[in-house]
Amino acid sequence: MPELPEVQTVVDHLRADLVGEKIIAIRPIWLKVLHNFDPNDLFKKNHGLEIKDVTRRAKFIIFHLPSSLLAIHLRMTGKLYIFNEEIPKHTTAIFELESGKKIIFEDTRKFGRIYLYENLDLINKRHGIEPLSAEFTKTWLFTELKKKKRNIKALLLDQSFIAGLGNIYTDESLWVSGIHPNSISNAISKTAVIKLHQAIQTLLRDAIEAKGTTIINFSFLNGQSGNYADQLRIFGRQDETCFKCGKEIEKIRVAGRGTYLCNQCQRKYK
DNA sequence: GGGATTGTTTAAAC
DNA sequence: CGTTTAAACAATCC
Repeated sequence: MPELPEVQTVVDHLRADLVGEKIIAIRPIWLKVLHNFDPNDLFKKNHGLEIKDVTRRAKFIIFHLPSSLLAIHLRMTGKLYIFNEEIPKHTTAIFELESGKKIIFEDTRKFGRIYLYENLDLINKRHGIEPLSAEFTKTWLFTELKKKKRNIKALLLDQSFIAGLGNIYTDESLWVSGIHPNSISNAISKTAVIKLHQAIQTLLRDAIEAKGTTIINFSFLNGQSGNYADQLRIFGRQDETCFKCGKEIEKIRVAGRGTYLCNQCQRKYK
């Protein structure tokens, strides 16, 4: 499940190899992967589209082209990497480069999509603050949580509120800050919100440093993968014991997602 | 074969 | 009526 740190890891690796390269064709293997454009139109008048930069916004990988951009969302099982041998089984699209390199979009569940946009306006409109940006301050978080009466886990997962957190880093940050996932956002104490803010930033930075979490479905660059899974403190540890208090970790359902928590360390603010 | 998984979209409920 | 929640959807694996 690629979340912000995993997407950032893919972006960092691709940028080094792809900036300055020209895309000469995009071949969809599974047709629905191209969400809103036809590569025939795109390449009709352009023989090659230079990749000016590769960046991240929310959980999108953005290829900046001369007058447009490609936004790639990995969803659950997508992988994007440079490959020049045989084509893997679950490949949904292939980008061919002028140099002969190929970028493979491999996606077993086929939820991943490629979008073509003129600019980032539409993505920006639908997505909230970047948790690693300067704008994401503890004051901002406290103010915004006060404005809403929503389930805290659902709110942290809501991409239009804060962009980039998924199930793993949400559970981790709530455990670190001692907040029960079923807490109501505006009832959480200021001290706890400050801890939450700190936890989100620290966890994301550490996970990027570790090149992401290798769990369930994520890998990048032809099989290489990150090792943040070693540092997970609550996610996936059902029936094991809490690192803080030793109590058994529970798995419940919150906001429609499997949720791991320590009932003793995480206080429910209502 | 049922459940789990993602974010967007749509519908329903508060 | 605006805000929040729930359900449906895409597809596959075990």
